[in-house]
Amino acid sequence: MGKTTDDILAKIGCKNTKSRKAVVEILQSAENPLSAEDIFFAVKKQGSSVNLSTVYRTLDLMESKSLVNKIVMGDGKARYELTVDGHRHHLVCTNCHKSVPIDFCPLEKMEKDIGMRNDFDITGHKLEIYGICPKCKKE
Amino acid sequence: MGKTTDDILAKIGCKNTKSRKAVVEILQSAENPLSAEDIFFAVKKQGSSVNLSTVYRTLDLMESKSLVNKIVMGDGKARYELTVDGHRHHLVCTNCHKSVPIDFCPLEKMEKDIGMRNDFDITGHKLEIYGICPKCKKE
DNA sequence: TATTAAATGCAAATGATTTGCATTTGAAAT
DNA sequence: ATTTCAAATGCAAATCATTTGCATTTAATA
Repeated sequence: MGKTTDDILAKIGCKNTKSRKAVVEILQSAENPLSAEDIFFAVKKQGSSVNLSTVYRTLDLMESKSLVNKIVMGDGKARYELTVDGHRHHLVCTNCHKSVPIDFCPLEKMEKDIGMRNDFDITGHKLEIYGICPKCKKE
Repeated sequence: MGKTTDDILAKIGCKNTKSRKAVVEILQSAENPLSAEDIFFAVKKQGSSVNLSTVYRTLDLMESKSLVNKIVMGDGKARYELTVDGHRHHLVCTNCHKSVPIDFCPLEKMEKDIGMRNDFDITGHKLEIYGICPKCKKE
């Protein structure tokens, strides 16, 4: 059984508002990381509405609590996804921008090692792999 | 013997201008990936000057020819470095923003595998590892 | 040296994200 | 249930990196 929207918001220690619920719901049903604007329109499509600023504020808050993962893409827009086990990586299609999650982290083992070798305290990493997805290959 | 500025520009197939030379020179002597603004000021410090737009145009051009590697960081500014062997990764200090290059690619072996498993044609990847550098640890 | 497409500088435009502030709202206390 | 008030929201304006249009300059070739 997955986490409910309320479970997720409860962790934040903040007001459980209509806007925030809407944002979380969209993120939960998303198959890909979404931009703030994606979320804004998805909420609208559901019949309700959130201000774009509120979407940003909610995402920032959630990121600061490690509830969402912010992915900064080359196109100048950030995408967000609910955090699963700390982090997750994606295979991103450079043609259609769809992305599929990779179910493991290729760095897990190396990270500690690389940190030690350079005397860094490692706090995290970002990884994205780019390519052409099956669908776009056909076209 | 390293490549000269002219060697690098020759590959582009474009005019060899004062501005472009200046940008390449700065990139060559840089120890870290630099932002467009960093480059702009570094050129100024040398006594010459380039317009910021020109810096961006030069970087875009070079990126399109795979002569520089554009790194999109979480702080909203892109950094650029001369390409070495296709790509290179960094350990980035989240406190002072200094970065040290990692002398190998942790993904080399896995990439092909991941691509096959997902039926993607892999074209590249971006990886950055974050942490606190030795110097900042002390403070 | 003359010619001309390519490159530059400048100022204005863009687009994602952030912010200030007046208003509204959720939740704790009554 | 009502009061209370910090927290959250909406809105419009501000920011900031990057891009673009256009008039002017320049490198490369004849």
